[in-house]
Amino acid sequence: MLEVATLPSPNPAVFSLGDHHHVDVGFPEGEDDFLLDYIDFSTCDVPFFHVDDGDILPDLEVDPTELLAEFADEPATTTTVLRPAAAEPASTDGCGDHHGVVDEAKTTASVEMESPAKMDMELPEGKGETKESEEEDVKHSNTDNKNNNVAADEVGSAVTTDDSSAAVGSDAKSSASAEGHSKRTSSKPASASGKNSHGRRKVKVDWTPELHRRFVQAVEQLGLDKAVPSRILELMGNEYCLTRHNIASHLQKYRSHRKHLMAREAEAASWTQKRQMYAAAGGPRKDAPAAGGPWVVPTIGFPPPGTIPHAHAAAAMAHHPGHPPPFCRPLHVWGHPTGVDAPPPPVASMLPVWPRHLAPPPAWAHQPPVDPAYWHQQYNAARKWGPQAMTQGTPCAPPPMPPAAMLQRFAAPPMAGMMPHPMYRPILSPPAPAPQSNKVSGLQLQLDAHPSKESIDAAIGDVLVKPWLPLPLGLKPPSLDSVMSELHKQGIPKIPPAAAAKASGAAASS
DNA sequence: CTTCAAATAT
DNA sequence: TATATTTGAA
Repeated sequence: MLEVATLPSPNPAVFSLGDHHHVDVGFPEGEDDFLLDYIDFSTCDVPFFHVDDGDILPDLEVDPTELLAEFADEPATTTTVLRPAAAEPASTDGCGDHHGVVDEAKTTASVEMESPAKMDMELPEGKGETKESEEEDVKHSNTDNKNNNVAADEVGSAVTTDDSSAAVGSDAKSSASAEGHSKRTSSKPASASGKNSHGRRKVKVDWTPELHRRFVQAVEQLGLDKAVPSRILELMGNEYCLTRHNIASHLQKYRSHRKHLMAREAEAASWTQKRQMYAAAGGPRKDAPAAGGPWVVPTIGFPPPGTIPHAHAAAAMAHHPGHPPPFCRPLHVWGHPTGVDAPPPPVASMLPVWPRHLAPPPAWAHQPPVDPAYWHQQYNAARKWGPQAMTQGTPCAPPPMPPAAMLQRFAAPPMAGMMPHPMYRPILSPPAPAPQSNKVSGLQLQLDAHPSKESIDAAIGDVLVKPWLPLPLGLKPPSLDSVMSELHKQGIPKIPPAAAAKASGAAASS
């Protein structure tokens, strides 16, 4: 019910009534297609997206939901929102243009306003040019999908006085948390905390998927190592009125998420590999899973084999026969919408598609790994901070299906030569007996693309430091012996028992 | 200017 | 509660 609002079926009534309150009529499921057809999105202008960079496909790229949201949330009185402001990119600014509009459109939270003083601030009338350093309030007319969810309460919640009680409440909080930290202890009084010189906290930047995509694009372009806020900002251009701080903040989170992601993936990959070796080494014997089939490595946070990406897409397709899944991206850039009524993560656009406009695709694009883990990785990466997240151009197109051979999932017995994603492909150093040291145990992580320090650290750290992590279900990993014998078959000398014992002991105790 | 982490908002 | 974003300091 609730998700209907965020999903494809905007009620036409929204338009006719000019009602900015979300209308959840709960159309019968079958109506979605009709509604989609009913509305001609192509006539909508793309707000605040510049077509200047030919690499963007405005017509396909913008989620209709957002456009609809613009309409839906827009008070009837405001008519300027959809002004093709984006059509005026040259003005290096235009940021201010959106101000009032956004404030109105932003119904849920992102905007605290209503204070007359604030409104004054938000409209830098005289400011022809906005310097980045001015840290001007940032707004995007992105009324994100989430806003559609807000029903009756949106009016009330939209109004948040500047001197919210939050400041007061944070008093105790901060004092408590500040204890032990030297940083904040001497900082401003709670009453003033969180407010700029003018006494108001800056409006949050809404990192919409599109915005995030641009961000990621810039980061990729620069390379993970060289991606610093200022450079990113340069690449992204001034169109979004972001400040360096905004970028820095987002970058911080980006790195953080990425780190976690890499660790997780590495973890999964390592277990995939172990499973493969396990299976190759003769498979289960006594402690084998009762249900026939190979031992499926339980990976934390991953959907069960066969249920990932395409399952969702397939379901969506089944639901809308003949039509692609109506909405093909998450409500939030991170793929984890916080709204309770958020629809299940859409999939199509999240699948790895190298943007057409990005000239030579990365090397890995040409040699896709064969291992299903690759798709796991791609999927999860794309869902969050992955490089290819939010590729444009195929918002609602069916996901590109990998070659049939690649679709074999974990259920399929691993092929002898099957290796995980090259990013994590283990390199078994030939001469050195495998687990010699408890540090690396002969297993290296080969990284491709833009291996960041964090990535490597995270990957290595998680794989090697927490080998016990993914061991739910009471399943045992392959015994060292079986692994070793398998390695031996592959031409890698067995390690002396002493070394093996040492290694295993070290692994167990570390 | 960048990065980190607390504070704050949602 | 968890997550996202801002803010301020190092």
